[in-house]
Amino acid sequence: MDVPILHQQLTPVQIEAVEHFSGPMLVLAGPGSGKTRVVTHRVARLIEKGVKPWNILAITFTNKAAAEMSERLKTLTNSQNLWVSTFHRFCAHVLRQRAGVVGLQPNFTILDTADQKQAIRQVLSELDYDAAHYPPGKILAMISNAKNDMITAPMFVGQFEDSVADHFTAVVAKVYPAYQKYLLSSNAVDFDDLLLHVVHLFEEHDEIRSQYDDRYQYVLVDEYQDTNEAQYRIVRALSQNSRNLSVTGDPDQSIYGWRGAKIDNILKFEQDYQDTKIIKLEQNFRSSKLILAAADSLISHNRLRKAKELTTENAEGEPVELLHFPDSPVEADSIARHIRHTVESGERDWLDFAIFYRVNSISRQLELALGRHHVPYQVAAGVAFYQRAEVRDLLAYLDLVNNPQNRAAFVRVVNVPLRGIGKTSQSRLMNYAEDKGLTYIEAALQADEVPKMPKRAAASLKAFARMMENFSLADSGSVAQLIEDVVEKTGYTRPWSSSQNEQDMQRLANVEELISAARNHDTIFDADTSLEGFLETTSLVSDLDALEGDSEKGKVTLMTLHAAKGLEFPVVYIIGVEQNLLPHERSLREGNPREYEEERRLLFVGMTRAEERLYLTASSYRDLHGRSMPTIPSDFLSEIDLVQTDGTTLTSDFPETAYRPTSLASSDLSDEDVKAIRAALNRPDKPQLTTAAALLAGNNSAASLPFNFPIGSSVRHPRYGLGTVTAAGGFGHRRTVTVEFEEEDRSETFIVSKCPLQRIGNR
DNA sequence: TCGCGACTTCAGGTT
DNA sequence: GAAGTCGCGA
Repeated sequence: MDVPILHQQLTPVQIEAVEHFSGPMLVLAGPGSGKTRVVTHRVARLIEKGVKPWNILAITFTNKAAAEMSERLKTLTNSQNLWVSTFHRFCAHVLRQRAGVVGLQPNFTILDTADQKQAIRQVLSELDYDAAHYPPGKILAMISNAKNDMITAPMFVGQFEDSVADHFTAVVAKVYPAYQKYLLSSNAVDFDDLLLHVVHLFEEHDEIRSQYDDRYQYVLVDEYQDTNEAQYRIVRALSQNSRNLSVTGDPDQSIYGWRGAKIDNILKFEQDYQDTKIIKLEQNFRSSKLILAAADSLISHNRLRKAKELTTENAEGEPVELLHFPDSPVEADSIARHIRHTVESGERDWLDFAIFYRVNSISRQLELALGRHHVPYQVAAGVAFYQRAEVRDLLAYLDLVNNPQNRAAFVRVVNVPLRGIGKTSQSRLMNYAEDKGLTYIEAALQADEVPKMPKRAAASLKAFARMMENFSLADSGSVAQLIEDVVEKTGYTRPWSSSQNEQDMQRLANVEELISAARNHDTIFDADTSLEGFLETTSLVSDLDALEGDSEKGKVTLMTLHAAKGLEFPVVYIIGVEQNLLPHERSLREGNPREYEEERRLLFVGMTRAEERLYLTASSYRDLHGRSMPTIPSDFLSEIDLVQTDGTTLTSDFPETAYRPTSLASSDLSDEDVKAIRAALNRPDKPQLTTAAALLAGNNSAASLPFNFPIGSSVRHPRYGLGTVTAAGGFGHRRTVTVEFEEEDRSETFIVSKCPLQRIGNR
């Protein structure tokens, strides 16, 4: 056969990996080494060589990575039958087919973190433990860790019940089995159970394992360095009959040890699978020489590591810079201004920029600053769209329709909107239901029989249960319609439907957004399973998946360092490179070298996302836990070759209209400038919340806010609501408007370029 | 039963 | 800064 066309853009080593046909293969791929390309091309080659698409299983960690690979494969192979999935999705799929074997029904519910906490609370109170004394989150973390290591409830009990373990662990030993019982009786699983159940399915029923093993002749796993024990065993179970397993990964990018990932899985791959072919991809196609060198000098300080050569033929580029700021508000403001001016100069587009940070909580100041400077941005994570109360409430209604056994969902919605069914009535009903072995809905239908149930509450419960019984996908016709029916019959949005209050309007918009997401889903999937499918999608989706790729000038992207893995941007800022933050204090506490080195890998991952420019920042004071705290620069900074700069020079003294190129070593920011920035920072204005919903709708572009507000025009302010412009003053970036708000006779003056005012209509 | 305000406690990353 | 708990009054 001739050299296939698709080899033309590949290096010899890459081709070697692509051409590998059968048997185990380990691809050790450094950052930016074209790993995804190798994987997709290999799949395309397999198909070319006659492998059926449905005999191939490609597994990634995030939905985003799965979608991306799926997309690339479609263009490469024209095959629709190729399944690229995340571990969790794959397991959900298998589990729906074999639910009965582990005691579930196929319509089981996948609980998210909030549901899980609720379930733990319920269990705690049944066991007469005070939730205040045993934080549900901590209990869950311990249970989750156990599950990641494949320690089941009985095993956990066996290990700890009678031992002299600490008190808390002993309590968990009581809660864990009760929690599992609760899940089973609710026909529900948590994230970890998805994996756990499948491992048991495969390990205890070899005929089932064998069936899936035969079905998936070729298994490919991405980011293998992040697999945990359960995932490891699933992969193993699928690679017994046919050993065509190929995994890709990079030990230097293992950053999920806290979630139970075992870096050993990739390190011992060659021992696990005899005759493994090993391919090393060390040439970087992404970053400039100086950026790669800086990242390399950092990671070479890890001792628990196999040395690796990172090379690139890219240009040398600019040095990595460390920007030092007096405090975090100035840091945020300077970055926002720098980005804005770089874009206005025509040098770059918004989408060229990404800002990474160690913890979500420090994104707030950045968001405020970007909003003030009308920089369009999107945030991965933050307060997830699907975590919002109104969205969760409605999804709980749908879930209850799909799975009437779901107790968490029942509890969530039984008194929302208020129906006069209080805590006491609820717990009477629950006791009754459990005594009689009924679902809560069934029990509610006979609320009259429940001991001590007040007449009024009983009537409400019966009405509620009858209403729930009348909801069905078949009657409504589509998921979107079903949501609309629920909203209407329950009167869910009534309290805020005609409100002018900003928060209420936001809620309403979120409900609309959910409906349109459902409509979207309706058009893609067949009607019969679509409710289940929709619910599965909503529970396995994250805000990361809502991120937009290239679209015109796009948006600046904000995310945690963890979320950044697998992505790349021309310009990257990594903020807060300070001791106790990066490395995080938890990794320093007990001098745990494994955790400490994971922090270093995390910074390494972040740095290697950058193509052309990389800025690291540190501030002398940082707002943390609600107050401004002095900081110490990160020890990691001493391990990197970089240029140090007073970060405030980034943006010092821009003229009002024209753009002045940023010379990093130019004049310093004067005290007055710092004061002016601070004054602006203390303004009571607040940019609009950016929700995943808004991102999806593509309408959060703060930059598109109108700049001129003629006297008499109607405007809206996120905090003060609707108002009318009564006066204007100043010019250029200092232009001000005075607005009279409808509420409370309030009148405020704003600097137009720094406030979140929105023009309404044409008047 | 519900809503409010005062209070405490907690704050790592993701499927 | 946010979220959950508690006690009070309507």
